[in-house]
Amino acid sequence: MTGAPTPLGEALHARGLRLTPQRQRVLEAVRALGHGTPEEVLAHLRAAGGTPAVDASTVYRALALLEELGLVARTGLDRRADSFHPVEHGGHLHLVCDGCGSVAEAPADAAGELAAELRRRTGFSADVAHLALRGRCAACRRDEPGDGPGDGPRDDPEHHPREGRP
Amino acid sequence: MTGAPTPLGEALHARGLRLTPQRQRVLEAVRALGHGTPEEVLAHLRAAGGTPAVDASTVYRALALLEELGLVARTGLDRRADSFHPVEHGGHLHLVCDGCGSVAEAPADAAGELAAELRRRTGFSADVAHLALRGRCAACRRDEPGDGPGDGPRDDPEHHPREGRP
DNA sequence: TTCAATGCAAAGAATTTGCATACAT
DNA sequence: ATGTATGCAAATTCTTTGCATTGAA
Repeated sequence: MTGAPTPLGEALHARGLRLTPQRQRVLEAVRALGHGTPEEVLAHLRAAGGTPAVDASTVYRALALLEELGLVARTGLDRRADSFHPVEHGGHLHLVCDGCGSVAEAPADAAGELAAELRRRTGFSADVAHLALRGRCAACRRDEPGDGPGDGPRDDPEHHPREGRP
Repeated sequence: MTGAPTPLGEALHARGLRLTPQRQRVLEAVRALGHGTPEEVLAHLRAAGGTPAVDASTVYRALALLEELGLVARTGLDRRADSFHPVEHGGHLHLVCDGCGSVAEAPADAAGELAAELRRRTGFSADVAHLALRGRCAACRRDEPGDGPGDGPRDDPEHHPREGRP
């Protein structure tokens, strides 16, 4: 027993860093949420009320570190702040609806094709494993058949109480 | 002559809003930059030194309005803040390199296929006309053949002084 | 024991808002 | 004239940082 059973423990140990309960809790929170901004992670931890309590600054520091360690990925899921999600949870697209704020998922294969073509043609290697696409979900499209001013994004957050948190 | 020759003038007039020099300048700035965050737009206007001077709050308000009018689009080009760009400039992908911060462009046709498939399979209508993809450009990939800790994003902003502004 | 990590509090950066005034219509 | 838009400054919100203390190895 050398003492680094978990991926997090290993990654930290390999860098001479330390496995703290706070870092474990932050990672767990990201996994529990599926995806979330630093604030959402913090809120989740506070709501859970576990021990030890985790300070906001620690959440930010931990998320940055976890990203560096390759355990969580960062995407522009939220217009405001960055969202983090577990890498195990990768390999799919996030479909963010600008109408109701819902976040759906889709298999990544279609995007994989796009990525392959881009790399072939431009040499750019796109990170499609954690890609967020913005648009309108089916329900919102039905509600707004294309009337009104232009057909740009409307301002109406709170439509379909579906999956994901706005 | 009724008095609404430009797209901006028309859009404003149609809503009973007013065509001000500030709004014109903000739109011009976005067009001149190709794409930019509110701060970049503000900086551009200040550097240009034209008249009238535009206040930061006015830039924010104008950008939000221009987006609503469908004259500019918003994307997650910058990790920090939202980037705005002219809609006429749409129809292509933004390839944002996490290594050096460069922003290249690619034709949108490949993504159009992805969007079509998504809409077919999930009903989600993705806005691929103004899509930003994150990844590593060819130059950065060459520099970092995959050594080091995992192969997650490194922290080294300032590599290849290429196109775009980090 | 030793040095990294945390918490706390303060600093910073970015965006929003209230209100009197200026100006497009 | 009328009511919208602006500028200014204060208020908010989000994120980062310095430093003494705690705690993992």
